[in-house]
Formats: sequence, structure tokens, C-alpha cells
Amino acid sequence: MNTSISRELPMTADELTELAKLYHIDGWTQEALAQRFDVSRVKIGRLLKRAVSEGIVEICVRLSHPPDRTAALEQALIARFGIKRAIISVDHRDAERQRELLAGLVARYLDQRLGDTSVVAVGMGRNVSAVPRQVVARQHRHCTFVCAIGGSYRGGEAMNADQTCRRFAERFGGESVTLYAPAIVANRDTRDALMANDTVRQSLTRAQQADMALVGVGDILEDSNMVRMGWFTQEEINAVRRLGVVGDIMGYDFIDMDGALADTPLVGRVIGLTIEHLRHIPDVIATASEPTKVGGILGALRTGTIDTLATTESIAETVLGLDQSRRAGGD
Amino acid sequence: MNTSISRELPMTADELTELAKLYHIDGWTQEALAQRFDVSRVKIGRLLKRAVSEGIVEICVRLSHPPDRTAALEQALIARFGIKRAIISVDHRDAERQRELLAGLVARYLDQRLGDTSVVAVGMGRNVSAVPRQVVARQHRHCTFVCAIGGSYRGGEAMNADQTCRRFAERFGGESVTLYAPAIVANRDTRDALMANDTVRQSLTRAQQADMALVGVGDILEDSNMVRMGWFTQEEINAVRRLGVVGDIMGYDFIDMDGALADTPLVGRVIGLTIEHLRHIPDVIATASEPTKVGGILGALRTGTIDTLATTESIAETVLGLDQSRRAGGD
DNA sequence: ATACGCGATGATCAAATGTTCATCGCGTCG
DNA sequence: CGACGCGATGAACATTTGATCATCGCGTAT
Repeated sequence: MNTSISRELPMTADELTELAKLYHIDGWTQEALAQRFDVSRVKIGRLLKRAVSEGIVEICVRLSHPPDRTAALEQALIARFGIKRAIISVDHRDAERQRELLAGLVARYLDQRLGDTSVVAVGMGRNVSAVPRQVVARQHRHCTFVCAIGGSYRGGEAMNADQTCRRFAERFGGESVTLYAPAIVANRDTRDALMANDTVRQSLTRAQQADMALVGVGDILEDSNMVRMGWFTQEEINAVRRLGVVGDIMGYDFIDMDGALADTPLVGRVIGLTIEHLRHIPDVIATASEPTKVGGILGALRTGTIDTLATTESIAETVLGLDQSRRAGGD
Repeated sequence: MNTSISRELPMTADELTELAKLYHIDGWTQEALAQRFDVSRVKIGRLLKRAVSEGIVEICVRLSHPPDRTAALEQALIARFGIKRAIISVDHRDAERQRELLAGLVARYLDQRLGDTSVVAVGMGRNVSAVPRQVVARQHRHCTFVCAIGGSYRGGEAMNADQTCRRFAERFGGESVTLYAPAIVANRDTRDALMANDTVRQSLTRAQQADMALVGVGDILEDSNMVRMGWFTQEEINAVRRLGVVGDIMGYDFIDMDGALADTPLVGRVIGLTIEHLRHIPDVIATASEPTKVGGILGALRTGTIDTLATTESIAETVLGLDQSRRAGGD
């Protein structure tokens, strides 16, 4: 068996970076690079491919509607829900792609807004964690990304705000502040004890004083994150749903379609910002790219805590329609 | 005059978006799109280009490693001054440490470049003499280090090219060639006599034929090397400065901020390579780590003899800014 | 020592994309 | 009405990139 790396492409990460720069940034042709470095063009191609696969270069495509296209939708959302602005992405069939498309727009929005003193509270969820991957910062800053919720070993990386924070800090520059506490604890007493802890307290205080917050909106489905993370059993989810809960903000604040907070087994057991805290943050960005979340989004909008809604075109339309019908039909 | 938009590419912004999505996100080929929309492939290409120019799609490339400031700085320097490359160190408060940091990068660069037949002409100055100390050669070579200027007993070791040459030869392997002549003589006649000397002549000829040259850039301050070496009195320095001289290359070729050679009491009295000689050396590396030298560096760059500039990040930025302002403001 | 596996390598071919140029349609101006 | 300007258009060509495959070098197992 050949266990050792018998032959390696003899290029350091530095050289790969240089190569990638010349190709992608300076627009050299592969042929030119081949002559410059005295290897075959094929090899240059392979090295460039490797630079991508190793994450040395990332190429991201941002697709946004021409302004006027979404302007009407945005205006409607603003008028209807009192939010400050909307970030609306093009629709896409594939859920993963859709998330990336939306995340790209959110990343660009952050790139516009973040300054050297900015503090961003970061929630959890796939839509939130997809954002840092799409960041292409124009310049490095010295901003701060603070976890808005504690950690959890279940549910994968996407569910870990501190991972997302770190990636943000890496991309935009600045530091990340981890909330050194589990996301969820057994009971209220444990929570109170943790909240009294200095380290926890300090992190949370910084999060509360953030200039911006980036949070996800969730739905309540059998396979939702809540179940995957083991916070709810299937039965609990069903029970909660029967109470009229349609979604969550940040992954743990459950709401019904009128934006009212629901009483769930989680209340008082989560270490993180509450909806009340979010109210005091000047720009709360809520992102959701899945059509199943329309109910949750409507509820979230109606809580009045959201300043910027990031979602897809069709979801925005559906939410507006849903709101319309519920106003008309009563319920 | 044709004021109206006579013929418009008959595609709405929406269709453009759709097109861009299919191409960039879903990976369709232009040919396929052409058939799908029943237009020529060329037109698809043009529409896609338009989608970019109208901001519907944004394609950004991120280099993860340091695509950092120094890469951008290097590009700017290359574009502005026509040099071949820049070696840029991070900033450091302490002048001595700064010199070492920069010298380390230069040493590494030499280590990359030097082959068995390489001949390097070596100038004088603290920045040059700091380089051999930083050398950690991957392997020994048989290259040659030739003094680009004669010797002098004043000013200390750093001012002695032959000392620096010997150290280089020690570290990289190979031999050093001393220029057996004083750096400066009383008058032109003496110089001419020395230049006629066989030994001197041979050394200088080898220096002229070098593949690379490593030279320092100096400033014109009261405590500069020139004074310390006794080549200039304080008054002479002041006089020269009043003529617009801002620095020197190699320690004796004085230049103003436009890169023009200045007439000083030294002209015709130095035994060493002139700027003209440098022009014929394929890779002239100029190093300078002191912020007081920005003017001199600008002048040096403008002489057009420099191929590789080694300096610090902040100096590089300042030089670019200085060049900018002088271009804009005239004079 | 020899055969074999494995990945790197570059020649060669195929596909995709970019560029150029002659032409066309349409509106304007004389 | 016709000449002209202007931009759009697509055919033809050039360039660039991607894919395939035979070969090679090197380490390992037989």
C-alpha cells in the first residue's frame, strides 16, 4: 500500500496564492503562466483548480435583481410591516443554491454597513452560517462579532454561532466573541446561575449592545433544526404547533403568526439574546430562504423587532399575500 | 443626432437576471442558452457581459491567504513605476527590528533567485549589510558577490561593501570579489588613474556584468551616512539639499525627487558602479526601511533603474501617495 | 531484482468563450 | 427621398480552457 504522499505537486500555499492572484485578479492567461513558471499549461490549470479546492481562492457570484424589480416588493414590505429595508434575492429551485444566493446579498449588505466600531450579534442556523462564506470584504475592518446564543454540539457547525462569528471575523477583520455557555440548559435555575457568571454576562452584555444583529427565522416542521438538535421531540413539536406556533427567531424564540411569543418547554432555558433584547438593536437582520418558513417570517415581521428582512422574491410575495388574507379573513 | 435609444437589446432586466442565473449559478453554456432563447451565442455573451456591467451579477474572487494589502501595494508600485516586483515587509516601530524584518524578506528573495552562476553586485548601507545576517540558505551555491563600490574606513562595517560581500558568500556559498579601491578619492584625475588600473578595472567589470544588484537608498539628513563617513560636511549637505536633492542610490548617486541625477562635489570622485551601470543589470534590488527615505525612494523609482523595491508597507503607501500628489500638484 | 500501483505530467483533442468584421435595420438629416 | 450614422447582429475566426490518455517516475510489494 502506498501510504506516504509519494509525489506532491511541489507548490507551497504561498506560490499557489501568487498563481491564483495572477490568474484571477491580474487576468493572466494559463498559457502565460505556464511560460512564466516553465511548466505545462495543463499543470497550471490543475494548480488553479487545486487552489480552489483548497480554499485558497473562492469565487462567488452574486445575483441581484435590478433595483427597480425588487423596489416594489421592498416598499410593500416596508409599508406593511414597518421594517426599514428588505434584501430580496432571485428565486432558485435548489435549496442550497438559494441559501447561497441570499447569503451573498446579506454579505454584501454587511460589507456596506460594517465600520471599524461595528458590533454584530450573530445567531444560528443554516441561513446565518451561510453568510460568512459569501463575504468578499472590500477592506478589513476592526469590527466585533458576538454570539447571540450559546453553543451546542448537536446539529452541526451551522448551529454554532461561535463558529459563524469566527468566520465573520476572519473575513471582515476584527474579533469574535464567544458566548461560553451551552445554548440550552436543563432548567431555569441553571440558566440563572449561568447568567450570573461573569464571563457569560460580559459576552451577553456586548451582544445586547450590538449595532446589528443577524438572525435566522425557523419553521416548525418534523425535520426542523429543533428536532435535529434534540431540543424537542417530535411530539413536543407537534404539540407546540397545535398551539399555533409557526416559527422561531434566532432558533429558540417561538412565535405564532401574529408575532406573539409562545410558551414552550424552552422558555427560561436558553442562554442568549431574547426578542426583547433584539428590540434594542438598531438593525436586526432576519434571513430566511426556505418557502416553508413563510408563516414564521410573517410572525417574525409582526413582532416588530426586525429592521431588515432578507429573503427570496417569491417568499416575500407569499408573505405579503398571507398577511393580506389574514387581515381580510380575520381568522 | 441620435438622441433616442434607437435600438435596445430587447431583454428586460428580469430576463437578464434569469439568463445570468442560468449561466452563472446553474452552469448552462452560452451555446445552450442561445438555443433556449433562440438567439446567437454571441448575443448571449454580450447580454451576460451587460448583466455584469449593470450590476445584476457580481463576480468576486477572494484569495484566502494574504491577498492582503501588500499584494495590492505591490501591484500599485508595479503599475506606477514600472518596476518588476516589490518586497514589502510589515511595519515595525523599532528601526533596527524593522531593518531586520525587511532584510529577512530580501534574504529569502535572494535564496529563491540565486543559482550557481549568479553574480550579485552589492552596494553599501545598513539596509544592505543587514541582509546577509538574515540569510538561511536552503543549499549552498557557487555564486559571486561583487562590491559595487570601493572601501572606506569610516562609517563602520555597514558601509563596507566588501564585508557584506564576504558574508553573503559565506551564507550562500560562492566567492566574494572585493573592489580594491577607496570608495572616494580627492579628484577626478585620481579616479581616472584608478579606473585605469587592472585590478580595479576587472572588479568593476564583473560588477557591471552582474545579474542582480543589491543597493540601498539613502536620505539627505544631517546625521546621514554621508556626513558620518566624512564625505560631506554639514554645510555641503545643506547646500545639496537646497538644490532639491532628496536622496541617493548606492550611497553616492544623488537624485532629486524626479529621479534626475544631481551635481554634487562627489561627481567624478567615486569608484563604483554608476546609475548608468545599474541600468544594465537585469534585477536591481533597492532596499530602504526608514520612513525618512520616502523622497529618496520616489526619486530612485523614477530613475527607472530599479527592478525590485524592498521596503515597508507604510513607506510603500507613502511613496505612492507622494507620487500621486506630485503628479497632481505639478512641481 | 522485477512487476505493479499510483499519482504526476504533458501532448492532443474537444468544448467554451472572446473578438473581429461585414451587414442590416432604423432613425435622422440634408 | 436618399445618404449617413449608429448600434445591433451573427458568421467566421482566434483564443482560452477543459478533458482524455499514454507515459513516466517513484515507491512498494512480491
